Amino acid sequence: MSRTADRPAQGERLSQAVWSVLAEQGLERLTVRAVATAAGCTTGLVMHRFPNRRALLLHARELLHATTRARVEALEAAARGPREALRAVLHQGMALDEQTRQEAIVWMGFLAAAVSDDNLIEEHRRNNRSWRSRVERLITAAAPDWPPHRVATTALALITMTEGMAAYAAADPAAFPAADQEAMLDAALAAYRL
Amino acid sequence: MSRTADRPAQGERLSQAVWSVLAEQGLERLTVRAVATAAGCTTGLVMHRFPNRRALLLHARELLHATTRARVEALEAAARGPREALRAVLHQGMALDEQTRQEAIVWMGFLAAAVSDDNLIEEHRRNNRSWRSRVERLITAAAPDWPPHRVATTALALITMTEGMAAYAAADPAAFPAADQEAMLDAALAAYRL
DNA sequence: ATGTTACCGTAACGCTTGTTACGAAGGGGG
DNA sequence: CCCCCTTCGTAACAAGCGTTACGGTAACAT
Repeated sequence: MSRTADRPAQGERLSQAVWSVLAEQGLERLTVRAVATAAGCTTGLVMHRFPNRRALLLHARELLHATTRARVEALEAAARGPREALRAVLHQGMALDEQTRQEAIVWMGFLAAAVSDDNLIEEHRRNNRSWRSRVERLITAAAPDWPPHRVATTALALITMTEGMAAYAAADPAAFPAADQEAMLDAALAAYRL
Repeated sequence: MSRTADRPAQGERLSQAVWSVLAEQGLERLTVRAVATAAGCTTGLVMHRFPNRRALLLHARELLHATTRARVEALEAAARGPREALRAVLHQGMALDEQTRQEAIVWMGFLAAAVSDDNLIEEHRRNNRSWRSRVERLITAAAPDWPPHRVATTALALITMTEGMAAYAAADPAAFPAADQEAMLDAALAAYRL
């Protein structure tokens, strides 16, 4: 075939590079050259793998979703009960360490980029809706006797809270230590009786 | 003096233009020329008023904070009690109509831009901390007998929830109608006993 | 061994960017 | 009435951008 001939791995490495640049340098410096440098190659490879810059971003966005999804499903499978699963899944959505903090920054970067990119905003909405229904399903499992509107409202409250928490902590980690974030989550779960 | 000689009004108009471009075209298209076009002038005026692009963004960011602050204080003054004030202040932080939706988009745009701009991130943190202490003060007024850690935890939960809600609704307004957002806020206040 | 084909680095293209220099316009002080 | 000084549009600059074209090179089939 070719010199390396590992198509999916290369694509993943490039998306990882997108992720890295977005986390460390922000959306404004997310250029094809910066991605190539972060991936240890040249723009030739990047443009060979993807038709244009936007396709590269879209693929990186999809990879981020796939990664998050895999982690969430592993947490859900490892949990010993529906409430523990719910807590674990919400827990990983906050910015508790450097890893999740960078993820939150990248997530916001993609969201900001989506304002002027129809494909990105579509992907964003799809992911958000699937995330929402996942949490609703987990809440239903944890509180089977709740009416649907209570499930929906509570799910929305928990989702937005953890997402907002991630945004706040990503931008100012010193002001929002992990312990405070966890205390907030536990207080919320208790308040909603979950 | 000069042709128009209305310095502060011009500066505000330019910041309004920054706001407009950021809301309609996103961070990636937020160029000096786009701002000048939106303000109905040329890049000459922009660069005459501000030493460089980043100073322009920073000023626009400060203006956004001042505007929000004024609105929040008006709501707080008009409220008939501490709980009503708390609800009104949290309420305006969500993306309920086109106006607040655009504000949320702009807010996220500035946040994404702050990743690679020390002045912006500093301004962001300052605003967030002041916002946080404001909500803590309102909660203390609404529930004077609460211990400080409960006030802090609850304030954090409410702040992050409304902020996250604004982000979600800004990116997908059809999926998050205003009524759902308000129901979520009221459910949260009830759950936290506020 | 050789031809073919896919891979990918090199280098350039045209365009847009932030920024700078300069000149015209026009109101205030003498 | 003239001068000066601030204001701001015009035009240019170098740098950086996304994208394209091309050539060398490595791996496979024959």
